[in-house]
Amino acid sequence: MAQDHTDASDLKRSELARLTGCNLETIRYYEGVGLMPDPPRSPAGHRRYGAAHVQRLGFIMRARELGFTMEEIRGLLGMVDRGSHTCADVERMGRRHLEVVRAKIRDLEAIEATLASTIEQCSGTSTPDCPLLDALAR
Amino acid sequence: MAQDHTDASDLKRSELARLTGCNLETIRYYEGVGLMPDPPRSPAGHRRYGAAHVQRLGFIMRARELGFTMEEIRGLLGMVDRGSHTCADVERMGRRHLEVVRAKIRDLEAIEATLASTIEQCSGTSTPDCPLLDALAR
DNA sequence: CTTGATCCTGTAGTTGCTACAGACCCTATC
DNA sequence: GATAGGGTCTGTAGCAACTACAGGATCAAG
Repeated sequence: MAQDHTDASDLKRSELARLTGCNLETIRYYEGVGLMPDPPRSPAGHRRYGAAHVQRLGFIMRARELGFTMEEIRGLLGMVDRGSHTCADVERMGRRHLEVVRAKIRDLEAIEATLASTIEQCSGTSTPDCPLLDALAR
Repeated sequence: MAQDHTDASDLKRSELARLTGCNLETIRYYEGVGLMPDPPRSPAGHRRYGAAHVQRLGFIMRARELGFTMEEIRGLLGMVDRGSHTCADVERMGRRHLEVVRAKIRDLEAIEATLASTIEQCSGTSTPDCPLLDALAR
């Protein structure tokens, strides 16, 4: 039975992109920075991807969606690739990243509070006097 | 009475930087992108800043602290410079930006929830099996 | 007058992509 | 077999918002 394109073998770059939802150029970029391996090539030099690439790209994309930096993802993938990881290792990285996320939320919430309470005092009229501008000009 | 450096007149770039807490190079950068005006120069070509520059740089820095983009700040400063702003205009920009901030908070909170609940399931032991890794590899 | 600090300019690096130009290649149709 | 249109290849430039450096000029103190 001949394989078709639903089982993710022998994909072109555009097909990998469509299958994963990743931008076409981003795939090449991940290759360049070493997150994705150099794929095998067709005789003419065109990239050919298989199921392992789909899986790895999915991993990267989900990690990015969770806000992990490329450096962190490089670390995670490196551990997995070397088979040297433990749950404790991964958890440690996860917790460190979680703290970064929480710090960002705190920063944004402080901004939100300041902004909201300042805007609250705006008259919304055509006067040039503006509490928000005053706060910025202080 | 001779003026001294506490009243923010005739400042060198490094003094403006120290006074405002802004990075030295960033001042030049703001000048280059047109947020700060080209300051007068000493005979030898060294920048000389006055109170107006301190005020304007402070404005920019506070706006950046509130997460306004350079484009938004350019807009705010442009309105103020032209004297063409109204409180309603500024409020509209503020509310638009507030929505962006709130959207970022929502995104980060979604990430935080996923991350926290996944990490919660980690054993923290030296097994290679890891719920976080499983979630990423799916 | 010399020394060291500061200033000047232009440019390159950062993160994480995205988009283009110009050359090549693949497939279908006539 | 020629050709038209797509897709693919490479290298490179651009985005935001800085930050940092190199190599030279200038200033301020001793």
